[in-house]
Amino acid sequence: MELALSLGDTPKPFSFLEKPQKILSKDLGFCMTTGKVSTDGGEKSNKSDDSRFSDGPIRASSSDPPVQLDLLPFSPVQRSQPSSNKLPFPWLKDKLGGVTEASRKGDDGGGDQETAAVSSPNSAVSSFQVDFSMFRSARGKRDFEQLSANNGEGEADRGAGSDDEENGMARKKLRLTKDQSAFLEESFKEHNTLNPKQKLALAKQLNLRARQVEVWFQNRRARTKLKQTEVDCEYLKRCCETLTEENRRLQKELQELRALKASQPFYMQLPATTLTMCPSCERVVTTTAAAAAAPPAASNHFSLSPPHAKTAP
DNA sequence: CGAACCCGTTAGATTACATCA
DNA sequence: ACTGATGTAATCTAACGGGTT
Repeated sequence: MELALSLGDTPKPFSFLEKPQKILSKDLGFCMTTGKVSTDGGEKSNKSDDSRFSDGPIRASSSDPPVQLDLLPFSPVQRSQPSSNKLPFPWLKDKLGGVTEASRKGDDGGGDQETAAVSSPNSAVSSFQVDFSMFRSARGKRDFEQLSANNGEGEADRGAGSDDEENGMARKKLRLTKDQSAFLEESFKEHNTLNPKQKLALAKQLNLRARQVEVWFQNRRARTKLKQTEVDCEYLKRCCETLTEENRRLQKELQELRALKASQPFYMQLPATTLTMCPSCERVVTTTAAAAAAPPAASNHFSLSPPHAKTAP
């Protein structure tokens, strides 16, 4: 597909944003450069897709490094430990109790402690142990009553493998605990898709249903994609502004040259000059007409002859 | 055909802020 | 002026259904 940039005009929407690409990289950081997006419609998971922006009409210069964005939040594990100590395969660990306790101490500061205690019980495994400190505020009490009401069936819902659905009740939304989310994040960092085995192991370890894990990963991928789209859009906007500015500058330069030609009619009677530009190295070489008459050495060279020079496609 | 995934949507939970007693 | 309770809009995100691969 092509990158639609309209200089000096209202930029058209970028079609690749309408059909976003799979965003994947091994370490799940985000990498972006501008350029042609692969038209390869295949959206197979875990496909390394770094080439999708390469070699397009707009090439980032060497001084213009790819925009990299790491949107993955630091997990409590990472915050408290060097990166080398991060969990390699979370689902292979026995339990995360120790990690969660440590993270809770380091985290959860601030005025929302009661709320946090409600939404983040003591461990991912014993999901709904209730922190009674919430009774310190009336609102906390209200929250607790609501939680208790939810918990009646919530415990059953949350339990791994207990699939008894809501008995016709409206669906309930169960917030994952911070620990569960952190654990899932860690897993997502390792693989942003799960095979059935991993899904089941993760679900079992977090005391969730496999479907919940599956949905979490789907939603997580969607969030990643959305963020990346925003970053792409922002970067292309800047690109467009830069090119518009350059276009303006070149137009001005052209006007000046035309004015010069008009004021000095003999100026252009020098031997015709050919500008030759190599698309690969983007080097412009000025040659006289005689030299230009000889065919260029490389077949992919093209010529720009003033005053009708056009910009390269 | 079934499984896995994506996408758009819904709705519950949470947060931020304003208002009032 | 300050504080806590309450209401409301905005935001986040778990969950769902349908379509696609």
